[in-house]
Amino acid sequence: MELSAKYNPSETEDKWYAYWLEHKFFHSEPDDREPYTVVIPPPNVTGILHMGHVLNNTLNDVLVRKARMDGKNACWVPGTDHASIATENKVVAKLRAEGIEKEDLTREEFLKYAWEWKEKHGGIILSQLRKLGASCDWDRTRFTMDPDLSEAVINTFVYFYRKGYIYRGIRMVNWDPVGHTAVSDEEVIHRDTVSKFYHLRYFISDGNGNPTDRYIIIATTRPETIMADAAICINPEDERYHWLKGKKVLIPLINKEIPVIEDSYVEMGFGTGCLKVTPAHDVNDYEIGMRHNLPVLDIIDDHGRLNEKAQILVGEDRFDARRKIEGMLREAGNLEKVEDYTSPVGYSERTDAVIEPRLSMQWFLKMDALAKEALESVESGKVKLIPDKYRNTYRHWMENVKDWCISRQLWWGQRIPAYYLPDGRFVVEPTPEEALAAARKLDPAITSSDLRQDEDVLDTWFSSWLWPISVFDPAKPGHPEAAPGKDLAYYYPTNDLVTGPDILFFWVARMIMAGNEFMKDIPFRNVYLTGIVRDKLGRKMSKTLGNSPDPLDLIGKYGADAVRLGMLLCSSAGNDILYDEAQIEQGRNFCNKIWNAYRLISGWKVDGDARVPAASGIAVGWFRDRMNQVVEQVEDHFSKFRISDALMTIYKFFWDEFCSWYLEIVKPAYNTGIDASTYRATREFFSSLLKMIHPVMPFITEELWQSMEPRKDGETIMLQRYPSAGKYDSSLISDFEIAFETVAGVRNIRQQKNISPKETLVLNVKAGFPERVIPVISKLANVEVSPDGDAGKETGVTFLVRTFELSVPLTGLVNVEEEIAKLEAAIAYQEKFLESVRRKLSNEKFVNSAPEKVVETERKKEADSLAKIEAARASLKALKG
RNA sequence: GGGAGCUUAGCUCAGUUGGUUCAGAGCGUCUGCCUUACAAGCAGAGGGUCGGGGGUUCGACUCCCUCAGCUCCCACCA
Repeated sequence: MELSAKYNPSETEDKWYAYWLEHKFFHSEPDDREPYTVVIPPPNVTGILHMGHVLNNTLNDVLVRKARMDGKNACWVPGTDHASIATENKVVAKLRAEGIEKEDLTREEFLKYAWEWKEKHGGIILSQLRKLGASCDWDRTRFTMDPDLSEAVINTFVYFYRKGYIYRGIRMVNWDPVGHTAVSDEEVIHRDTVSKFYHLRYFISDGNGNPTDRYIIIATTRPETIMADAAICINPEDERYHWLKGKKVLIPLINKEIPVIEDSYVEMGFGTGCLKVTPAHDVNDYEIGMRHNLPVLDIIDDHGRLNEKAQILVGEDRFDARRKIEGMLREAGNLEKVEDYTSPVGYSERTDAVIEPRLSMQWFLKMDALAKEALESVESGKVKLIPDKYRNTYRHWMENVKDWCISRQLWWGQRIPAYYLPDGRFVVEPTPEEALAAARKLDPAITSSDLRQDEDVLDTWFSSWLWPISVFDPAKPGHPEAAPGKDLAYYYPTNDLVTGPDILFFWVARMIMAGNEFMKDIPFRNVYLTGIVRDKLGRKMSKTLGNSPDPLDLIGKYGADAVRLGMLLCSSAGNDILYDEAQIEQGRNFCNKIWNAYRLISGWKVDGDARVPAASGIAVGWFRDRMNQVVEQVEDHFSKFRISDALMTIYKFFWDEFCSWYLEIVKPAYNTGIDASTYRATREFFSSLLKMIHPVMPFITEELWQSMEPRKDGETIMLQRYPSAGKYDSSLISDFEIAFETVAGVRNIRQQKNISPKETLVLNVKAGFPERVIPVISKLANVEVSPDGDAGKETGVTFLVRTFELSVPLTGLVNVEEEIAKLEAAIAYQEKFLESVRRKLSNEKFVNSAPEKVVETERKKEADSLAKIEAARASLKALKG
């Protein structure tokens, strides 16, 4: 079979993915094996794959494939999230481009468009995940707005309502004027923003609504809201303003009279010490207003425009209004000065619009009890966060959590199951029928047409927090008392969750709450928090910067395995990933390395008569031992979620030890056959290595595993058992390290003296040198080893491996002066080292207080050092003749 | 404003209860090689006062204090 010199991923990837699907290798059903369960963090249904997804899903896939090869019943449930605000925005924008305004549509018409959009774009990201090799159980694909999952959401709402955790009320909420909806506190991003600080003159009223000559100065960043001012507030302790007490002032431009009130909230040192109180448009002002019974005047509408209550600038956007009112105030003589000012401003996470604090009627879920329990789940270690530094963050949030605003003024999502009677009373029931029955208990005359369902939908996270439960049994949420379905009973709790720290509170914490509430159990045992993928300059990936590569382009260019390896190489948990295409090149190069190792092995012809060369015989033993040791290390890394360490361990083992050492030792001479025993062992090693690599690089390993020998249809490396660690002989491994250092020493001499590798040299070793590795050294370094030989030593180049002194006789090529200088330097170094070791050993406190083992190693250091000095002196003596 | 974390080789990062010759890895760099699997490769080599200062200890990259720089999270100072 002729193989190209380079691996071509495009020829294999689709083929094997189709094969895996065809044989349903990803599909899981409950059985008597131990389950290993993962639910995907559902990407937005309309989203497309970005590098963050690649990282996250690669990690997930590695864990799932590893568990599957460990013999567990691995189940990875995929799906998508309806992402109400993001999706609705996209649909609105698309309709607008077609000349259709959302306002002109009925709810039903709009939802029809939205579903059409979802059907058209909904599958894209999931098909992209297939290209990456994700071994999801596609038969279990779920969408958070599947009918039964939506039912689960409604049942959950009803459950918490009946429990008394859900309430409705007018509260100051974060209003997104672009999305036209309230958003939760968690969806508000605070960013320092440059704005202006306007110092305004409010004239004192004469009591009849006319201005006097006196005025006070109020500093504000939001002059467009002055029309909604309800009072001016000073600190009662502030002597500068005692004269103001009981006075009234006039709002500029509209001359409305408002009182001066006192509240200790006002900081005397900030601004001018005078605060304008605008209860409708500022959270703090609202609270002050409540304390002082101030009227609330809302002058900004859903779109962020001034309404008629503002009297002036009606219909203007709040930012236009701000600009215009500045001129008006100046003209009217009310503007003292304007300063540049930087302050934190809240932005909508989804639309990036500046959040408008706004009073509105919303639904809330009480969080204190849920949060307390969810905190306990993490504090007790039942749920482990990796890395665990996030425990602090988690605790802080859970201890300061506020009630969750769960209603959204959108149409795309689960509609709140509250039904209003004409008199304003309402009932909360899972279905319209039950609502009607309940309503009739309040008023027997009610008919179904009298009932009006709440217009709002629920926050998307109110559905995704049920995800680990609802994907297995949608009937369970809202019914903690019900027996879990078969799948739920088997797969829950899930094992690991891989996600970004940005949704630790949005999603992770709330899943823990839902799990505790409905399952009386945590939803997952380990949460692996990835970093954010940035470019190599440390900048976030963004469309505008153009630094965000399309993962599918990369897969096309380098292959999915290369992309996967490249992403994992630099991904320790919790650290941001600085993405560099060079890492993916490294992945591609590794693919080629594996490919070419296979090319070598597959080209070997077995010679049935050939004896096992001494070097091969010992090398097979060594490699088997090393494999056991490496598997042990890899398992340790996996158990600690040190995925990139596990990967690097395997990478080096394959490249350095298998290819550079082992294969070079057992490789038969040109045009000769290999003995059967070594051949068999080598193929076995290669097969084991493929299995070790498979979770990270599924495609190439399947391709080669299948090529190694004829396989039956339905066989796959995916379901082979991961190599397990056996016993190993550390002394053999150690002897090989000595051998390799010796080989490197000889090669170094060749390089320095410009001696061809083809020229056989003599290597003198002394008694005590591990004899069993001498054949290996002979072959790799092309030397004739002379045990205990002194021949030609006086003209040799010496070097040291551990405590063994070695020399290569090189008549005529040795610079005696140089060798002497080298040896003298080595002696000087060792003497200094010896001195420091002896200083330690002669220190009574050290000998007394350090553990025996540490003292022991110091003694060994002393002995080793002495031996080295002795050896070097002997050489020196020989050289000097 | 509050909290958390980071600073180790040119770059990205390990360093797991303070103690093995422990100062590491990958990539990059330099040198020599198209050697019969692989130049996307092979062989060899160089490279760091572990951010600065102080302290605890027989012993500090590791623990404590302090200074400097960076990052993230939370937060209503108009």
